[in-house]
This record gives sequence, structure tokens and C-alpha cells, in this order.
Amino acid sequence: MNSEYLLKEPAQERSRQTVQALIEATELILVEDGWDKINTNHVAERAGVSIGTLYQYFANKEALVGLLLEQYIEEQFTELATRLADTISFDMTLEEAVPHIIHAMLEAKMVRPELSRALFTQAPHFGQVELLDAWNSQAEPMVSAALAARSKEVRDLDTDMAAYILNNAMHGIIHATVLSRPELLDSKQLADEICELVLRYLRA
Amino acid sequence: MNSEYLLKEPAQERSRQTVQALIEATELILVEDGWDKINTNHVAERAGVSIGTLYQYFANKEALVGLLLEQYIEEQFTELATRLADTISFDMTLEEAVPHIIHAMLEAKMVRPELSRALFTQAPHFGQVELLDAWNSQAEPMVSAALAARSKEVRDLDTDMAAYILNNAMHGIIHATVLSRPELLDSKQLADEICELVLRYLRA
DNA sequence: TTTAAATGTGAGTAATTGCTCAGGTTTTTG
DNA sequence: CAAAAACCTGAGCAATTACTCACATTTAAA
Repeated sequence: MNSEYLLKEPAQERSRQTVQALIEATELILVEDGWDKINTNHVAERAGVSIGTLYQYFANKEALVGLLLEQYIEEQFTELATRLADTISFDMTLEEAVPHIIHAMLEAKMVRPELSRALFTQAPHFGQVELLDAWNSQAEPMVSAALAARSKEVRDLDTDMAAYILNNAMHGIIHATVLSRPELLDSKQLADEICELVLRYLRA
Repeated sequence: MNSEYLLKEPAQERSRQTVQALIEATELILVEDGWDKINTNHVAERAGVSIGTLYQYFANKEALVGLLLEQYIEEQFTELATRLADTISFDMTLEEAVPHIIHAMLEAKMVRPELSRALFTQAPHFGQVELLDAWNSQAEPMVSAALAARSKEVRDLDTDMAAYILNNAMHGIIHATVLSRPELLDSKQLADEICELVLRYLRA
């Protein structure tokens, strides 16, 4: 618990729980009622906390959602990393590894689908750009590095550009699926087609 | 001028201009100040129109942005159609046609980049899902049909699924580019890479 | 066991905002 | 040219909302 979104670091266990209760109330309201129903009075009430307390830790409602988003992205990354650690090994060929990566990404999005959906749809100004940037700034260098490391298995390409293309193409497909076709998230057909897209793009 | 977002069809030239002035004011405020600065009083003032007049035609601020969005999507589609009509012919091979299509799509997004950007970032709840759906409901059947018509040139695939994949992958790339790397929109490198992605995915 | 620091309270204020309504002006119609 | 229809006005009300502040309680330190 330490973030640019917090006005003050909670020092005791009691206050740490208070802050977490506020974040969870924010999430609940965001998922159930949407962004414009998030107001500081409402969040405080739902968290079972006084409005004055809220303002000891959060400057405004953007900060509430900011911290929620920060925690969500970290959780998503951890989910993905865990799944990858379980299924991927370095002696795999690219052809073997990619399906596991795709599968892990789709699975990670299924962990908290309502929150994913709420953040994608409801997150307004703060949302889209920063959500995308936060993810990409972590993911793109990783993909680019991975491509560089496997240069013998892939065609001759600009790894940065390829990472940009793959990242955003994947993101576009997953994004649309979370929003409009969530039932496809665990369909084999979708995973297979994404694999085709990626592998065909990379093969020599 | 006729839309589900209008409470009443303006019958005279004067009122048609009033409605258009309100839409343009909405656009200006959205682009300059963002969604949360759009309020009906502000829009009416900026349009040089009384608040009472606004409420003769629009039920609420969602309706204002709804009509703006409707007009934007229609404009985007017209732009695209015009460019395609100018460069595409039916005797082209798939390999020849795709680069023109990609180029036309990138160019269409450059027509009103600030509005594209504003709608992508600022549009809140109403925005992402409906923006995506509105585009996809038009684009996906077209792509699917086009693939079916060229079944001899492409590998054996489920045209609906392929249209879904291509559409959303393209959308993800263009979306991210409009938001974070607008200068790439007219770069040859980006267009070329997207072509690679699409053509490699389709080839037998 | 003081004392200080950390944490919590919630009524209340100022500002914003969506929207109405009673009445005026302009345009079309007969 | 009258009458009706279409259009426009803007003061102001009701509701919502962000945020403050004077004070109370709990926890940790001395």
C-alpha cells in the first residue's frame, strides 16, 4: 500500500482496512451503477466510513478510481505471470509457446470479468489512454525483447514495431470480446484464430 | 436530420441551424474540455441559444453526444467509402486490394483526429460499447461477405470469425495509434505492417 | 499513565447542474 | 392580414455533489 493516488500513507492496520474498504466500495459502485454514480459521499457511505475519513486519504474521486485501476492492472499482470510461469519454458519453440501465451492472456481477463468490463466501459477521461498506456508500457518492451531473443525463429522484422502491432491487435480483440462477446473468452475457436494471426505474422 | 436522439424534428431552416449549432458546441466542448465539462447550460450558451431551446430538441446531455456520435460514424463511413471507391476495383487481387483498404482506413481517421481522439477518450459509459458496436455492426458483415466472395484467394476459414478477428485487431491498432501515436497514422511503416498482419492471416 | 500522534466523525456550506415554465418572437398557413 | 404553428427566451427551482472543519475516539510512544 503506497501510491501516488494516496494523500497519506495509512500507518496502522485500522486505516489500511479503511482505505481498502473505500477501494472496494468504489469497485462495487463502478460495477453496479457506473462511473457517474461514483460520488465521494456515496462511496464513503457504502464503505461504512465517514466522508471526512475519505478525504484524509483521497483528494477526489479520480484518486479513488486511480488506485482501483492501479491495483487491477497489477493483479492482471500477476495473474498472467503466474499462468505463464506454470506453462511456459524456455526450451519451447515459438510455435509451442504462443498458444500458451494467448491462452494465459484470455484466462487472465476471465478472473474478474465484471471489473474488466466496468473499467473498459465506464472509465472515462482518466481511463482509456492511461489504461492502455499502463498496460503497453509494461507489455511492449517484454514482447519486443522476446522477439529479439527468438530472432532465428521469426522473420526479419523491427521488433519494436512488431510488438506494437501484436500488442494492440491482441488488445483490440480481447477488449471487444470482454465488452460484447464475453462467452467467447474461453472458446477454443477464438484462441486458435488469435494464434493463427500471431504466428502467421511472425513466421519467416 | 432525423434521429432517435431528437425529441422533435426541426421543421424550419432556422431550427435546423439551431440543432446543428448545439451539436457543434457539444463537439467543441468535448474536444477542448472533455466530457465532464459538457453540461446543458454550457452547451446552450456556447451555441448562442437559450437553454429552453436546447430542451425542445434534446432530452438530456446523452442525446447531444449521441447525435454527435451518430454523425461522426456516418461521416467516417462516408469518408472510407469514397476513398475505397476511388482506389479499389473488382478485378484487383486480394494482395493488391488490401493495402488500399488499410490506407483508406488510416486516412479516414485523419480527417478529424481531434474528434476521433475526444470520442475515444472522453466518451464514457455510452461511448465504448456503442461506438464499437455501431462500427462493427456495419463493418463485420461487409468484411465477412468480402471474404466469402474471395474464397478462392484465401485459406479455408470461418468468414464470420475471421471478420471478427480482423476487424477488432485493426480497430485495436488504429485506436491505440489515434490515442498515443497519432504521428504514425500516415507512416508507411505502420500501413505496411498492418498489411502483413492481414494478408498473412488470410493467405492459403 | 500521561501525552502525542493517528484516525475517525458528520452536519453543513458553496457551487454546480439538469430541467421547467410562463410568456415572447418569428414564420407559415388559410 | 389574421390566426395558428413553430420557435425561442432566461430567470430560477430542486437536487446533487465536492469538500471543510471543529471536535471525538483510538492507538502508540515516552
